[in-house]
Amino acid sequence: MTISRGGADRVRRRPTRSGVILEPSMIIDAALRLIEAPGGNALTVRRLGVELGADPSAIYRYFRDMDALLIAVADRLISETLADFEPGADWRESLREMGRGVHDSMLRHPRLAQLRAIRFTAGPNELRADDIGIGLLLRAGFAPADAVRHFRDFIDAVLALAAMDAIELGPGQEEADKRALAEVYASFSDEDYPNLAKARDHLTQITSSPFPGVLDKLIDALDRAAPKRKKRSRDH
Amino acid sequence: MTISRGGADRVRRRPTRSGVILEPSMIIDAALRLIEAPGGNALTVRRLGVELGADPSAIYRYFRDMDALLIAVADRLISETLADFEPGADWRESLREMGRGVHDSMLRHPRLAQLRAIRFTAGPNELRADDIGIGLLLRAGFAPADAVRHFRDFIDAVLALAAMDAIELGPGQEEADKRALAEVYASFSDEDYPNLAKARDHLTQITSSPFPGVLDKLIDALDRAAPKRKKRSRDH
DNA sequence: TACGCTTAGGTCAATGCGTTGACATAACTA
DNA sequence: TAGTTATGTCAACGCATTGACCTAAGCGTA
Repeated sequence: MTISRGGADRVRRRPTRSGVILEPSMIIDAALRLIEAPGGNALTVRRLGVELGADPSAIYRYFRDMDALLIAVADRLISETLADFEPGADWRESLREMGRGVHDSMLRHPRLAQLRAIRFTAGPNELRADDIGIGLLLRAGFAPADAVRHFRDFIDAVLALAAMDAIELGPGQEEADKRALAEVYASFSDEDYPNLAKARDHLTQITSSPFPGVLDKLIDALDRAAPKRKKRSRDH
Repeated sequence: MTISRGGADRVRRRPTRSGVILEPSMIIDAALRLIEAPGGNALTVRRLGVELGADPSAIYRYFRDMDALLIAVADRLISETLADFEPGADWRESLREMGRGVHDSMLRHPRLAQLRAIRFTAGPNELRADDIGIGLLLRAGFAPADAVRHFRDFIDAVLALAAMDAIELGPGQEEADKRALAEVYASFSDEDYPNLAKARDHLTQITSSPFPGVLDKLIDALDRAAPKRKKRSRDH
């Protein structure tokens, strides 16, 4: 069983019952169409079958499973993230902008967010992103090994936080959680939780996204770790 | 339909076909047993039914859905995380230890990791953890509002990273990904990716966990943001 | 052109999954 | 004792995935 080796070298072009000739790219298109359909999350293998005019199981001739299909869709989206990004003069600001771009892009496609956070797409777009990010840290003065390590830390933290922000809870679930939290925070005993008591009025902010704060902290830490810019002998 | 209001106020104790009298705590126990069963991830509603000697759908009289059941199980585990934790003299070290504890606990129960990262359990254990964490930052000299905000950032980042580390890929998936990555990193063109080229020898480290590095960065940033310890007038 | 072989790839049926609505009945209440 | 209702049970839905099958596309040969 050879799978997902692209469309070019496929030779047997057998039409489905409804006459369509399948192509990997058609399946990716259809999947993206369903993902972005109004109502959201309309992508299921069965609906994909209907959308394509083929038996649902035909999809498995092209992608090992739903995961593999989603990865193919995800690689299309990384380019979207990079499209409108140009590194600027200040590496800190550029890194921040990159982080925000990734975060936004992932919120735009929650279904793919977790996948993008943990899987390597092996596509050229992912490499491009790494090249840009590591380039920024090299420019900041980090040695290559440190630049790689720090960028890995940075981008993985951004991806993980973004994936969490992107997760969609069931209808009403989020409000229910917030209400439960507000109630608990309003009613705990000062003796049992003395530290929380001191901060009681500020606990509500706990429900807002941690992303901006974490982004600040990561860049702060990198700034602190960056080699200090001073004249070195080879700069004579 | 009233659900999951604990066991005490339940009045109709009707036995299942096999004679068992159900209790919420029994269901949680059984779920935890299945989660920790050899082979892992053995928890399904249907198996839970068998384990309990009841129809699978009976579980839905006690928990709204699988998610609600998992949250109940998760609250049990937070106490496990806190059990062997005692804040020490240095707030930075204590925070680091707390982060590591959460990370370890989540890796121990991957099935529950994502849930713990995004949902509020409304249980006393979660409150306790918040109280301890915010206490550490208050001790570091942060004003209450800042302590809350910074701890939220810290703990959410730790949870998000841990959730990512905990995700289990399909069999062979992880190796396949690493191999694909190693191949791509070994063979890209120096001209297309000049920055990656400068760091070529160091790219392999990209596959190790970002958790320790991110933990360092978060604590570094907090240390930097902490009010400097100097004599203040009220300390006379 | 014709014939037969191999096999990619479309289809079908079945598995186990979470979840739900209808139903049955035992357990409490008046 | 009759009525109410909590709670167990059953059958069904749509889901992803898979193994068996079937058939036509393409190939080699004459």
